[in-house]
Amino acid sequence: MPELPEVETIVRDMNGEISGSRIENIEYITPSVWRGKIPGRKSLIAVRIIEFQRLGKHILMHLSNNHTIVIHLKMTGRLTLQGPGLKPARHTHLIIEFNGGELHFSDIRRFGFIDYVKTPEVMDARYIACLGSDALKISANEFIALIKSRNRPIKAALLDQTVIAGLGNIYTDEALFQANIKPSRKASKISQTRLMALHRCIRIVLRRAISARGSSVSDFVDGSGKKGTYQNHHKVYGRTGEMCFNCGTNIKRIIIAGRSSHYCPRCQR
DNA sequence: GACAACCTGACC
DNA sequence: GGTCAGGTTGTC
Repeated sequence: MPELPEVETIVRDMNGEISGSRIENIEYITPSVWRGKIPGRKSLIAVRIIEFQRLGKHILMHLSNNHTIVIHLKMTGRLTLQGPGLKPARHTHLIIEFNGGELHFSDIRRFGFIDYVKTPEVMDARYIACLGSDALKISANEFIALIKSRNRPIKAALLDQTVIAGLGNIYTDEALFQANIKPSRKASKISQTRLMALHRCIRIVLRRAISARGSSVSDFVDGSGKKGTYQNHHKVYGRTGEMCFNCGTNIKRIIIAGRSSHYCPRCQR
């Protein structure tokens, strides 16, 4: 489900709604969603949430006890706020209760994970330490240098979180369409000018998607359970066989790096 | 690189 | 029955 814009939407929602709240209770429904040691109930009761932060596609929930809860939603994870005492949805694995509300973590496929780490050690966690620069923060020069050195399809390089963090299958396809670059094109063989354009297109697509509160293709919902609207603006993702909005050619679907890749064979080279 | 693995559900 | 799905990791 979530790539950078969806995770950013959730983090902003949570910061607006529950930063500063005190934890009143925890319900550990599915212990296996915890990657490491499960925090004892006593260590979390009465602890305050300082703020939420996004790192790549990870959600960091910084707490007043010098610890941080890290959440990765993978494909079908959801983080939502609910009224108190309502029956949790199917596949809900963790509930954190506050005065007046509950934070629910659910995940149909259970690929997602939750981790509890000391705040000063967050950056040392293996899954965080390996992340490349954030897709919205990376400079054009750094972007070009990184991409130029990869001898693989541009799409594979963009999906690699150790190169750039935050892009996933939807937004790589959309950004490559905006930049007129074929996803299978070797990264090292793309000109500096076109990489500059791609860097700009990535920023534009991500910003627009954040403004639209993310893409809801099947599972994504924001912090209050509502769908985003950027799926209505997809130009190629999920449009196999439909007409390109620019030239009318049928959108093609190929597999790159094991992922469905959608592109216009006429507009993208 | 390609592929299987981790899971459940939707759709043909 | 088979295929596919916003992600990542580990294996040949």
